[in-house]
Amino acid sequence: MPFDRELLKGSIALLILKLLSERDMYGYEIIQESLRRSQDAFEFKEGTLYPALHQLHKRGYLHSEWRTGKNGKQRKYYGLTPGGRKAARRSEQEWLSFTKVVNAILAKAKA
Amino acid sequence: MPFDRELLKGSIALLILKLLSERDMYGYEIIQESLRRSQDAFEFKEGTLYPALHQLHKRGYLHSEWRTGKNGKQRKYYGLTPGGRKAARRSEQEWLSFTKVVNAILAKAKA
DNA sequence: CTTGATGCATCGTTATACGAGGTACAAGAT
DNA sequence: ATCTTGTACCTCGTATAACGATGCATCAAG
Repeated sequence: MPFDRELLKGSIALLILKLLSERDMYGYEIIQESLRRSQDAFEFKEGTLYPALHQLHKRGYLHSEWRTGKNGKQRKYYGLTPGGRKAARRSEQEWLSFTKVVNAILAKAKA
Repeated sequence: MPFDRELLKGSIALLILKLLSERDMYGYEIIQESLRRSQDAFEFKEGTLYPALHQLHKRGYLHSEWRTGKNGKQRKYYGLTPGGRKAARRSEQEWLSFTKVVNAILAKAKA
């Protein structure tokens, strides 16, 4: 049972940035990692992830590099630029205050 | 400083449903209440709220009724139908698991 | 030798947030 | 008297975005 589509919006960039703040990753790996860490609850769709990566790259938040795996496989690794690191912090902060505000409204709505 | 537009998506319906689960309200009142409870951090835009209300109404989650205020002013009050009540619970549950998953991914990304 | 997983990518559809614009009335200020 | 401000409703167009579908290539396993 996937989440309401709409809830995902805005969190995509946040998750990409935060995952890459841990280590460089390639696209497919990001999808797998999200699945693993969320126990299959959160699946990035390829049609969502790749355009998002390109957009973040274009904004200067990511650098990319083709690396060749042991089996000669080409993988495009992404990592954070200094600007990307800042964006990651900003994005997390925004997420935190946003959820705080929503929860504040929800809490009082229970009365 | 408004939130990232995208973060709001999906939370609109949730907030409307939960606010109305407390008491009947009219559109403008929902905007004011959200501002008040979030200390002006969360402002529903009219161009967002009214279409959203109409949509929830069309889905059968809300009933609406014109009521006349003391000064002869017409206000359109919205309230939850039984289906709306269910939707409110569903929506809150979804929000909770969604934030849980995102926070889980974020937490491990700090390592 | 064919299926499934890995790994990249793009395009068209669909949904939606919201700025801008519009109507109307009341109260208070100039 | 007029003008602004706040209340209160609404709609339309634009921009953005998620993602299903689709495509291509390689490799391992059945």
